[in-house]
Amino acid sequence: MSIVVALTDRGGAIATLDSDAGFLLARAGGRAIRALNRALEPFGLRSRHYTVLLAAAEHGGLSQRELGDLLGVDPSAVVALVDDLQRAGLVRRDPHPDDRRTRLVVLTEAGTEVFGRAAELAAKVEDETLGPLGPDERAALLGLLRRVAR
Amino acid sequence: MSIVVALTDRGGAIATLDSDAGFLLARAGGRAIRALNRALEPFGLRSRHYTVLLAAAEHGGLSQRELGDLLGVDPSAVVALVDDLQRAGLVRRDPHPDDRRTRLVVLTEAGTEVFGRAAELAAKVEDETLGPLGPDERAALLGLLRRVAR
DNA sequence: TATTGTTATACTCTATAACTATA
DNA sequence: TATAGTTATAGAGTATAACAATA
Repeated sequence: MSIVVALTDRGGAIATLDSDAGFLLARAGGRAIRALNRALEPFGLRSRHYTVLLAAAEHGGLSQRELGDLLGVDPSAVVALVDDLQRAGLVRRDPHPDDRRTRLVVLTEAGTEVFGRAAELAAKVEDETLGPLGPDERAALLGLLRRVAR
Repeated sequence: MSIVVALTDRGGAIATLDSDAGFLLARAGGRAIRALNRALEPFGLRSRHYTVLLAAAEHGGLSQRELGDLLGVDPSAVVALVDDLQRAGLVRRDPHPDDRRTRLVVLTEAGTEVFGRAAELAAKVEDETLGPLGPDERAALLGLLRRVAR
């Protein structure tokens, strides 16, 4: 007890890399993103394109504003990502029925097909990322991350 | 059961943002880094400088190569980070006793003092990042992250 | 020959401000 | 006035290659 008090009095000297949640989160996240980028290279896509496809597939048509909020990406970045995907023929920008300012990002048939194959690759990458963890531990990690990543 | 089979046959359509570990890790990590960057702004430091100070404080003198390996940062980036910290008077580059190629990064007295205060801020930021989690859950998350972030 | 540190460089990502067209 | 999308731009982060000094 007195040892701990002495250490904390020295001004946080018990801090270590291995107990720094922010560092561990950023490092693990970075590895996952890089691994997914490598896996998606044959498709000419990067992780962030994949998350756009994923969000659009999950919700079946989102405004760019909604995409940005959902993904935590700046609106100006959403424009660039959707530009890429549209140029590749994977999404369309459909007019919103009630608001002429907003454009709904919808998967094309080709986009749905590519997303399906990319999702399989992503599942493989995730399986490797979470390699050391058993099924229950993976579920526990996902549950905790969901509450932290809000 | 038949529903799940039909969905997986559609090519991974059950994938969702909320069950994508890589996405959640990257998003949570990004938030933690940004929050720490904001907190460190008064010191003229960024998260990555803080991790260098942390590693040096924890090990009491590391080569730049060791720092890069430990932090998952490219050697050329380590140079720039140590340059910044040295310019600010927070670290020294001491000669290695046995190898004239390597330079040991060591905290100065000012560096130790600043690191102590930065660590307190970092602890506050981490506390907010992990806000929704109880003590046991925080420990569980750290344990899981340690095994994934290797 | 291999390794440590360094420089230069390019590319990705993030963030901000300013603009347009609509609401 | 406020919002959705867009453009331009700057800064931070990441990655690669090439080099000097040393092992």
